[in-house]
Amino acid sequence: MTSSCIIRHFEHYAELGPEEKELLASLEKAPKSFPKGSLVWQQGMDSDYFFTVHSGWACSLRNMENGSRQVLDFYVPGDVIGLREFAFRRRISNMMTITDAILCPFPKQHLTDLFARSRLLCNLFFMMAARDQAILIERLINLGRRSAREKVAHFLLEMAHRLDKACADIADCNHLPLTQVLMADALGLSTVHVNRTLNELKQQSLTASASDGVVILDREQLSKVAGFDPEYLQEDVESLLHNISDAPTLVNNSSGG
Amino acid sequence: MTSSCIIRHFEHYAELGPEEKELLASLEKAPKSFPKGSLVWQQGMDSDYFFTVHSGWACSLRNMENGSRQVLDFYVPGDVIGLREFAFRRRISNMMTITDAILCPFPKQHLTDLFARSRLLCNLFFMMAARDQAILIERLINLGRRSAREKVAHFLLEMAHRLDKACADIADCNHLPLTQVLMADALGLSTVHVNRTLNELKQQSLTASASDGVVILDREQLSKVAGFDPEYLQEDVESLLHNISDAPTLVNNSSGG
DNA sequence: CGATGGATTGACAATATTCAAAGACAGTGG
DNA sequence: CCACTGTCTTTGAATATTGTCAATCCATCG
Repeated sequence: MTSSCIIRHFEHYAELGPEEKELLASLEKAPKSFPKGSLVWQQGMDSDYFFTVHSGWACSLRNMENGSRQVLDFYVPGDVIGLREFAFRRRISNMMTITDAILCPFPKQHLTDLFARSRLLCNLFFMMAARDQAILIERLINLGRRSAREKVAHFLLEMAHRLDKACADIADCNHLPLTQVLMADALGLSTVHVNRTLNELKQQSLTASASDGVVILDREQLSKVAGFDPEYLQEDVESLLHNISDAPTLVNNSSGG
Repeated sequence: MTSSCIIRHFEHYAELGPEEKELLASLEKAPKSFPKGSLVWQQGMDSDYFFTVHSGWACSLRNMENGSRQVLDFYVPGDVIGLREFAFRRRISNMMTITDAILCPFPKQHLTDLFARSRLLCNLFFMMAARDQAILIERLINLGRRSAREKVAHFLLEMAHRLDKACADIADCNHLPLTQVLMADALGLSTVHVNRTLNELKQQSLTASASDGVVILDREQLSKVAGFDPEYLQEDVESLLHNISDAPTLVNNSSGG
């Protein structure tokens, strides 16, 4: 089918040598198709695969004993999902598609191998893990110290920015396929309150609703409402690459010198 | 002074070869002493160093425009702090000591070098980054979908468990040097409400207060209150090591085979 | 001893939740 | 083309939870 989506993703950050491409390609099994609402994995299962998101959206979530749930993060095309489970034998959260999606699995145990073979890829993976953390802490701030209005606004903007970077070419980045229920569970609010908050924003023409989700109309104004600063989404690939080429060469990989 | 605290930390996870010890030791500058309340680093500064916590507690936090703040995580002896900043040129949050503390700095740019030289250390660092994420998502769930009572209880238990693993030998792990203000800022609550919640717990003899913090009296009962499950704190080092020894040897590092 | 940082309290207000019911909309099958 | 179904959205009223303000208390420290 489509050629390796993992390669496409990493090329987004740095130029890859032929060996690196080969390495990445070898990790990737056939892309797998998941209809909307599929459980990609479930808490407690063996964490044996990572995935890249080729198309569609997914989210990780945790079901609580009392029936409520917390959505931890959403994933858009280009994202790598599951790195968080590297430290654990079993999955620590559920992963669900929220639109029809195509995901590209690759086995977790090969990551260790890859780390040894390509310094560049190793560093890029580490960078992605760090970025994931940055996103999580911003979500933490969102949950802890912002009003419902700010929460909704900030969240929408984050997702739009992530779309910008990942797939400005193939999608309308102001159009987010999110139900109010999902947003509520992500923001720690009730559905009813998300609805009311969203309606406020609509009345000010900052957002609108589409048949299958939310639409951002006015990013600038919305940024003011949210106090949004996209800095935490901008990785510093440049100095990473610089560090890599500075370090003594011990491994026989390419990636110029 | 003290011999390398980084080595001590990593030996907690796996047996290190002499080369790995050397590598780690070379990273570490002289341990540095910080009085209680020091700003170790500030948002926006160059993120050029990581630290291990040798003694004392620290926390990362973000100051909000409206004067409030969000504490992101606390760090206890043995923790590595700053991995999150790997992807970024500038620090994305503040780091502050909350007791007198000794931290061991090591330069960020050497991490890349280290990744190339020791497969074991590379994987362990990656594992720690994944664990950090696990802690963050648990804090997320805490903020999003638990009552004040559950928040406080869950948080106290997490910190106690982390102390258990890190320094059961040198400290009373039920004794946490946390003010109510800090807890409030970590849990997204007001100080007043933390106080009331804590008083409830005290009246049920689940916790008590000491001159310099909180004391956990009854972990079992508190776990019930919180719905606490420590699984997310247990890394699976064993299968990680297994994966490492399975992977083909390309790098000239030790760590048996 | 006064100064400081933290803990505690009460009264009141704001914010968000719950419950329950109805409306909108797309997809399905007759 | 229409009724039927399921999912998502919208609304109102009552309630619960948590926040704010302001004052007091308490211990520690120089």
